Amino acid sequence: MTEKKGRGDYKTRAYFLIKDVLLSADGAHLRADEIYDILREHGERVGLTTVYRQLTRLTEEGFTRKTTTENAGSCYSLLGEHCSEHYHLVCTECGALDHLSCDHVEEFMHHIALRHGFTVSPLKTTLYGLCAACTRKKKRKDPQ
Amino acid sequence: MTEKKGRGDYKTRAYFLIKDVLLSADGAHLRADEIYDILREHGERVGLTTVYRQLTRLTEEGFTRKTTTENAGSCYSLLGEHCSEHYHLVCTECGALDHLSCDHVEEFMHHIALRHGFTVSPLKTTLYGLCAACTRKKKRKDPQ
DNA sequence: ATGAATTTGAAATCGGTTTTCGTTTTCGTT
DNA sequence: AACGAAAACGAAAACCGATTTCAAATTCAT
Repeated sequence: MTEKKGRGDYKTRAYFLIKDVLLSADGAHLRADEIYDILREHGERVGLTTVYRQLTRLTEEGFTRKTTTENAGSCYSLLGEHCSEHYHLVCTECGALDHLSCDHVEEFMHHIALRHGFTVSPLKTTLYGLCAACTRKKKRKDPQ
Repeated sequence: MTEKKGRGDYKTRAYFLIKDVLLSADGAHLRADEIYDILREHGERVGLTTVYRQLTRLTEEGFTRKTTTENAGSCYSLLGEHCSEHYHLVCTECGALDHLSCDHVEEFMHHIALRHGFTVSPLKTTLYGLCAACTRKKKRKDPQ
């Protein structure tokens, strides 16, 4: 008598392929359709539906992190060793996603914990605003 | 010769109606369709399209704040006096919502702008984590 | 190798939001 | 008060990311 099989127990080809894409992405944030494109470029025929399903699974497993952007769709990124230490920056203009690892930021969050009693979770927090490029664009257009 | 009219300059009936709904909502977060429903219940026939347009306008004006949720759609809520200067803190444990008014905030944003090129918008950013009470609770349970 | 359970993927569908475009409203000017 | 240009309206269609459907293919314990 072996354990009963549950949903999400078959290690399928698509599962490994998508995991590999994320592993070789060097921590980058990828949308489902981007992963889909990368696979196609490599000659792998995996449906977009499957990419979505496997990403959901990988996120449930804690392997990836899902980040919801304002305009564009959701992004998925590898959940590495140090992910609990950095924040995500999302540009509300172009959807660009960046990491923010910075002692100064750490210090600020520490201050919030110490003086305001609130423990900010980098894993769940995304800072929204304008990326460097879009900030420049806006300044050129509207130089106060 | 008067000033040239721009887009968003006509004070329309819908504009005031939607503003009123938000003003009487006591700071609550409402989706566009919820506002649409409330208006209909009051016998006001305003199209959903218009609700979306006015909410966009009100957000641009800084009257409301748009919050993108993970599953459901976007929410809009009234923006108080000093909202452009402070962040919202939301406890992932108990859902408590708090304001973060702190001198360090400005310095923090300035640093990110200067050193990381990213212009953080407090209006669009919510910091997630544990509120003071829940932090205490957790520490009591799991004192490393 | 067999077969039951799971996964796949193309197409259909969904839900929130935006666009389109002819009509209506607003508001400065007569 | 009426005119007319500019802006807003709103119903329908389009859009777009994501999910559901379901028959066919794959996985994996036996």
